[in-house]
Amino acid sequence: MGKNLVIVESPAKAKTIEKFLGSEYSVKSCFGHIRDLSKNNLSIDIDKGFEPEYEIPPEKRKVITELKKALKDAEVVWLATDEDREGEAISWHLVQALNIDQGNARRIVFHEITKPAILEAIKNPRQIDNHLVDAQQARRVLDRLVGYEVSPILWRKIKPALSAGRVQSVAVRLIVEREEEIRSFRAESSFRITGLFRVAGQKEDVTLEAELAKRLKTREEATAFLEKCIGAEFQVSGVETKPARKSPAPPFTTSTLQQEASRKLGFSVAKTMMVAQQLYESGRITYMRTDSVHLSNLALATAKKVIAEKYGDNYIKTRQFTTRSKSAQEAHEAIRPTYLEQEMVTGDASQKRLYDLIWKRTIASQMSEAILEKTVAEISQSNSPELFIARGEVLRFEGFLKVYLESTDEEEGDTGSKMLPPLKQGDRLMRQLIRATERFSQSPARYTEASLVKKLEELGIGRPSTYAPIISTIQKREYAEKKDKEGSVRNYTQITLEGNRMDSEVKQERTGYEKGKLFPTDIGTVVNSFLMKYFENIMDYHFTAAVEKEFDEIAGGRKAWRDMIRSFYTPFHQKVKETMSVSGKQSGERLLGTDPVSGKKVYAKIGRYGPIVQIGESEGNEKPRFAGLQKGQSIEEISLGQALALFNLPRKAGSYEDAEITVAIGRFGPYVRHQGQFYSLGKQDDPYTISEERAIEIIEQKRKKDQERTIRQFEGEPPISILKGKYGPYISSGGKNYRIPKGSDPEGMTREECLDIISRGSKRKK
DNA sequence: CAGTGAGCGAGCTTCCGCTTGACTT
Repeated sequence: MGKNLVIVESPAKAKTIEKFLGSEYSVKSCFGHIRDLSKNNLSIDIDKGFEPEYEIPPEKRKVITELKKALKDAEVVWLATDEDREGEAISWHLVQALNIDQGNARRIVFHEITKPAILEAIKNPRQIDNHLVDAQQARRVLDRLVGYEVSPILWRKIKPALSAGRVQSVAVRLIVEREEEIRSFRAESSFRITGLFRVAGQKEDVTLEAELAKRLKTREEATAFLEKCIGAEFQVSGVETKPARKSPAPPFTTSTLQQEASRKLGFSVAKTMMVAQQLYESGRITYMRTDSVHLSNLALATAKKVIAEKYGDNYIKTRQFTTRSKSAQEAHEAIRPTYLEQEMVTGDASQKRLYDLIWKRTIASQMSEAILEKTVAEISQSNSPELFIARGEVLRFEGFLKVYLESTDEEEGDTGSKMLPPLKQGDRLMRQLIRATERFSQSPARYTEASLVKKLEELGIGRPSTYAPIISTIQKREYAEKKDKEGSVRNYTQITLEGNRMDSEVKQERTGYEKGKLFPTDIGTVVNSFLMKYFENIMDYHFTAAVEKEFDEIAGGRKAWRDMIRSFYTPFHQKVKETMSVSGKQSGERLLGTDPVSGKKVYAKIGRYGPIVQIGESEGNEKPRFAGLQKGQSIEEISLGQALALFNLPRKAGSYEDAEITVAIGRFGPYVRHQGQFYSLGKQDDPYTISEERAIEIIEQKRKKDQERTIRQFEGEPPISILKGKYGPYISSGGKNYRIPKGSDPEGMTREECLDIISRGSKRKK
């Protein structure tokens, strides 16, 4: 056992570093934060200057015990947590929680996990930066105050178990406002004029495609223009050729990795992070939660060598990128392969694909620019001053494009690179075909998980370690949902001039189809407008950036953290109290119309368990009738007819084995009920129309499936069954499940043995 | 884990940022 104890945050890092340091050093990891405010209450003593009350959460007790044990043998403790605000605080908490003697503690930092970097760090120890720790405490306390004071207002005024926070509420706001933009968007159409020409004096099949520089507003204008083309002469009035360059994108950060994996591989941000974690733990990539585009000198040198060997010296261009984002803390390197020589890795398909993406992006970032030649030709015509433009692009040297090209969020346009035929000024052109095509302006696009992360990063909201959890939180709280949108068919006009004939036809195109986009839910919309009304400052897109500035001042020792929190908290808490008493219940209620049967009013609104429709008034003696909205329906869009249809359930679908079959929609979707048992409907089944035959089929299918997973069954009180589950056989009785101890044979177990396990199982729970 | 939804009142929910296993039915 060494005399030196080094503590880092990640166990994978600990393993690597241990190899670099001699036997005098033992390296342990603390697995991130080891203390925090208690989850169960505010844990901030406001009267004592916002004193935070920290505790060691139960899941961290084991880590603390381990570290204390390691501490006994150590003479010097090297606190090697990450070099950022959170890392500094972790070191401070370690000193506090482990009772480390300040005299024996040394704080060290390094940005790359290489032997020289670590030895250098050990040569330059420092003390814990208390100002930086204070900045972290301010961050922590602010987030707790906002989250734990605003959320309860939502429970009271909207629905229990909702949440609000500095980060998540702004993420929801982005989604809600984007939806509003889309709703108020009115597509405008214009006519795009394209022409196909033959170049005089060249072979028959040499043609030139060009587009009119200007779009024409109306059909009439377009027709008039085409008419003018009939007798017109066309010629090349100018040709300009310019060299152009394209540069590679910087290596990956967490956010850009999530975006590219989403666009190129179709991964959700959670999937990307899971696969990246696997690659990191097996030592194949560097740390995956980073905001830095920095590459180590070793990585730069290796990339150079790999590129020289694979593609040749003229493909090399070594670059060090600098981070543009102001909020970046740059405690780590960019995400890159640990060993750039390795072009491929073993593993499952996802690991291979993500690694491939990371390898290509990293290598491309160190390759030379692509050199292009762009040609623009102007075509004039005798009957109109409007110019046609033809664009061509030739790749002279592919450079980094040999390996990798970054994708964009925009839909594919029709501006692919193409070559122009040889042209010179004065060349005469024969008109083959001129076409006016009606085009529509595009509404803004809904966010994908990854494009929302991109937006949040631009606003400086959230951190690499929280992007994926934020996306999951807003969906778990049912503020937003990821879904596809069916497109619709739209008519457009196309007018074609060929020879002297002009034809107009109405064509159809699909539009508005979207896959895997984030849509706001009714609850998300209501919560957002409530928060916008009462807590505009927190909902401000610049709120985080503004408080970050103050945290920086605290970190720089120019401001006291308790003062900063006080000046935020005083008006904020006042607003909390005021909102609690002033604001009414928010249900997002919308009047849909009158029920023709009862003559009562029909509303859609948010109920205790989610969106509902209601017939009749809440006030008064008579109880209103309620029905929950179905998946895909919203308060905003549901019609009176759709709302009334929801009251047709539960309905009788027939009978089976002398018992009635009823159909209804529950919390988990549509179901058939028979003799007290529930059977879920399939995707293709409609609860409003399902036949008796189909309902019976569903019941029998479920019975058969249950039969198949049953290993043994014991009659008697209580009935017990041994079932096959995802994690092996288990015992089920009285609606509870119990594990079977290792070594028992589930086939040969007796009822008594099962009862024994059940009684022991329930004892353990107490 | 399944038919709720008013209102009463018990007790509960909730934040952001750092890190991975232990655990599951």
